[in-house]
Amino acid sequence: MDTENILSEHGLRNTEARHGVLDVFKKYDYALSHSDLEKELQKYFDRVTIYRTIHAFLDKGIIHKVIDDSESAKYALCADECSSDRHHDNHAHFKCTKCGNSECLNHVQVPNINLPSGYLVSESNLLIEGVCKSCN
Amino acid sequence: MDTENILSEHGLRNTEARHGVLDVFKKYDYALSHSDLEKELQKYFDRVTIYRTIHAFLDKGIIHKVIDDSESAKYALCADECSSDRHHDNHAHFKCTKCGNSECLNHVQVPNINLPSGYLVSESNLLIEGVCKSCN
DNA sequence: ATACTATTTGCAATTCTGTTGCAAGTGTTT
DNA sequence: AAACACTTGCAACAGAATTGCAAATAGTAT
Ligand SMILES: [Mn+2]
Ligand SMILES: [Mn+2]
Ligand SMILES: [Zn+2]
Ligand SMILES: [Zn+2]
Repeated sequence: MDTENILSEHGLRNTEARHGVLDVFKKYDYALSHSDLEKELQKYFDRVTIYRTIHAFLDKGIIHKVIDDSESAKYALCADECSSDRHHDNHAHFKCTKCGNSECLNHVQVPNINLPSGYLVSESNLLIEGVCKSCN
Repeated sequence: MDTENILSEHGLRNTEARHGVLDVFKKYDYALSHSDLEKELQKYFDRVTIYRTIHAFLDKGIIHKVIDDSESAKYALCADECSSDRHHDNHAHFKCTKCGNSECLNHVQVPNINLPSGYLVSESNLLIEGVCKSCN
């Protein structure tokens, strides 16, 4: 879908900053941190704007957080149709120990786990580490 | 095992700071962040020392990082014998959305996942969120 | 028991990450 | 074109983590 429609369909105004951030996400096939975005966009937008754009995109279901054992959070585009109400990114993530990139494994479902009684599960997150296709 | 032996067996000198940090880990059954440790120990040790102790313990296999979608990293004692060379904490982690605590599910193995060819898996991390035994 | 040396610690300074308040600017609707 | 709410940039701030260096100390050799 084209960038402007993605924004308006998620209830966001079509501003230059949001357009710019969204295009950077589209350009890469791995998850990006705030500082990744900043490197590409600092000439055009303030770092605070990038933070606020990330928050807006997260809230509206345009991106999702990719968990990672590293310090700073990373984000990737939602493949399915997500919204404020309903995020359904129930896939595993892969982090390459060589290149450091994290990617969505959109076709690898997170398995259901049986927990000891007394626990109530609401969500699961699976992070697999190793060497990615490109680095192998 | 007693605190001093844990330290020396992992090639670390038996200092007050390390003894203190290790005892705090033993005292709680959930994962601790730097700031959790600082709250208990700031009267006795500098915060930088606590950071450096965490790094040393991680490196030597006394603690492992507990993945968490939240801001700051958390750590927990390794149950099995881990070392610099070999960390094997292949269990799931549970984060309670009520109390906020993260615990090791030492008896819940992370299942083996089949990845598309080309990927080399070295480690898996499973984070389950929901309501814990105590809060339920 | 003492002396020696490499390691560890505390402190101050610095960097990096993320948030907030507010005035100016912009997108959308009418 | 005008109105208004939303968005942005800037400056200030807060928190998390790292670094350099001098002083202190653990473990070992004497
Ligand atoms: Mn994903
Ligand atoms: Mn654990
Ligand atoms: Zn790679
Ligand atoms: Zn709980």
